[in-house]
Amino acid sequence: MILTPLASRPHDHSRCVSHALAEAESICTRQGLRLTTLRKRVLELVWQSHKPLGAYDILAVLSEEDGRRAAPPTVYRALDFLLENGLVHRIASLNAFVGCNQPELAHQGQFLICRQCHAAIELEQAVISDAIIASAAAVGFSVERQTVEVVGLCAGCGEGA
Amino acid sequence: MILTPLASRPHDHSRCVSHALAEAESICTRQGLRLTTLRKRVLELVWQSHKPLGAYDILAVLSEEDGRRAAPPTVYRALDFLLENGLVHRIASLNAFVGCNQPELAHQGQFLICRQCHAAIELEQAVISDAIIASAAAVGFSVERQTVEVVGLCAGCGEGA
DNA sequence: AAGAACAGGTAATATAATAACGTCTCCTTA
DNA sequence: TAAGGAGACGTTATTATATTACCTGTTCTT
Repeated sequence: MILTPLASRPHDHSRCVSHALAEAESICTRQGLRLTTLRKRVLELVWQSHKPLGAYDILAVLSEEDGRRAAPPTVYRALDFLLENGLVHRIASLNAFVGCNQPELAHQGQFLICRQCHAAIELEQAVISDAIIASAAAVGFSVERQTVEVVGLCAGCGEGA
Repeated sequence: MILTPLASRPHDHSRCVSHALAEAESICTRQGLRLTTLRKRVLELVWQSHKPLGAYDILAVLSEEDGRRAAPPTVYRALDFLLENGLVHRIASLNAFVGCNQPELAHQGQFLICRQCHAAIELEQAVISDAIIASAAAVGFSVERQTVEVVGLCAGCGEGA
């Protein structure tokens, strides 16, 4: 069975967003974290598509809607908070940020990034992280943080080819 | 059997460098590529340790030894050439560059990066890339380029802990 | 109500990478 | 061997990404 990931097929995306925001609220409440208006807004913007979004893109939106221009630290601080608490991931190879699908689970980021539609599909495959941990252990290396970023063509974009 | 990788233990590093340079010469000659003085020097600098080196670090060295200050495009063009021809890798999560151990083989970069000594140990584990390709295929995604960057403690640095 | 901790505004700066254009060298090929 | 073209690199300016430092205001605690 092939299960096309949500990110790479049409869907009611407003559901994604509201679900993500609700979950974030719940997590923050449970852990005594402050999901402020700004942080929530940044999270919402990051979630507005499944495409990774740059910090300066977020900045531009905030600036426009606020009238006054927001400054970089405003956005980076909000992103830092969201990153620390597992609500978003940073895609190093794109200098961009994307919402986390499963903020409950502590996990590493594994991403399939479509070079055509730019969607980032998050995976959570133990077979990958286990292979990494085992290969590292074989040379005496202890793993703390994994970054797996794969570029290619998603199911939707690959069809034409 | 645990085989500590070269990068994480003491060794005659000048051998690494001269071997890498000789191999680069050979590859370029064979493929009709021009390994110019500048490109060779940049490759040498990247190889001067097993730690990833930033473009601006390279720039600083070139500037100092030339007297005149080199400009960014000089370094980035050399790095682009070396990247295209598989002689160095770029570590996205560090914005830095490191010499490639096996420039012969077309391959993806898999790196173990020690957060203490900053060495980057290159892996070439089919079990990892196969797991990635299989997981991607399961959701209809075709892989073109993989980035695996793992942060942790290398054998040498982990001993104390 | 006082003090501490946290959130965020603001200006300046640091770091990484690219664009655009000119010049020189080397390699063809007639 | 001279003309032409491609490639390599210098140079200036600019863009993109991220952080530092300092200050103000809010919220939490007691």
